Amino acid sequence: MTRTKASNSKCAATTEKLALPDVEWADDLAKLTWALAHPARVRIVRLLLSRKSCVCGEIVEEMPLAQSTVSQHLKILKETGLVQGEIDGPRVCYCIHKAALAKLKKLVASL
Amino acid sequence: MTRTKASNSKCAATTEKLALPDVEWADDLAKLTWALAHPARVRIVRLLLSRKSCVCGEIVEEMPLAQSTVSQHLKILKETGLVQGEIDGPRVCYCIHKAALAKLKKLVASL
DNA sequence: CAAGCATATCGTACATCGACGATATACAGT
DNA sequence: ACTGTATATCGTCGATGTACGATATGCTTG
Repeated sequence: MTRTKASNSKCAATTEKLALPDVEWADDLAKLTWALAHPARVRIVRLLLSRKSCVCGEIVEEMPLAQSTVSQHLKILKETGLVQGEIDGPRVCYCIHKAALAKLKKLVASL
Repeated sequence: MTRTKASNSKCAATTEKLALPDVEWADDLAKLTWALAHPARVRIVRLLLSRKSCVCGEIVEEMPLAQSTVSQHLKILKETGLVQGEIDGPRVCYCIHKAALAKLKKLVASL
C-alpha cells in the first residue's frame, strides 16, 4: 500500500458504462470473478460484509493463513476494486466497495 | 472427454444444499467464480447463452485461440459444472447447465 | 476397414498464483 | 529520536494456469 491517507482518496464512483462491447464486457467480468476465485478471498469478503471486523489484524486472526498471505489477498481485492482500505491510526480498516460489488452482481446476474 | 454418450449421462440436478457452513460456502463460490475468471471462458459462456452456436468448432471460430486451448477452457467449464457437452454425431454440442449457472447467480447475489 | 473430420489429450514452455518467513514502512506513544 | 505495533512488500519455492503444436481418440461415411 502506498499509504495515501484515506481522506485524500475520494473513492470515485465506479465507471458505470452499460452495453459494453462483448470483449470488454468479458474482461470486466473475468477480472471481478477472478477476485473471488479463491476461498480465502471469498471469506474475506464475507467477513467484511458481516461487519464483524474491518481491521486487517482481525481478518488475519480469522484465517488460517500467515499475515503476509492475507495481505496479498487483500491487495488483490483492492486492485480489483472490491475492497478499500482506510488508514485508522496504526492499523488499516478494510471495507467493501459497494459499487464494485454491485457491479459484479449486476454482471453475473445479467449472464 | 471420456465420450460417454450424452443419452447415458442423466445430468443429475445440482446439489442444492442451503445454509452451508461458511468455509464450504466459500469453496463453492470460489470454484464457480474461478470458472469465469478468464475472459475466454466468460466469452464462451456468453456465446452459449446467446444460443448462436453450440458446436465446439463454432466456438473455436469465434475465439482468437487454438482449438486445443478452447478445448481446455471447455474442460474447465465442464468440470465446474457450468457447461455440458452432448455428442452430436462426430461433433460435440455444448450448452449451459442452467442449474449450475443459477447456483452461481444465487451465491453471488447472496453476497 | 480405410479415410476424413471433429474433438480431446499430451507434452512442453512460460507466466502467474499462493504460500511462507524475513524485512521494510508507517504510525503512536514515550 | 527510540520502541513497539500493525501492515505492506520482497524473495523464494512449489504448484498451477495458459498457450501452443502434435498426436490420439471417436464417429461417420464410402
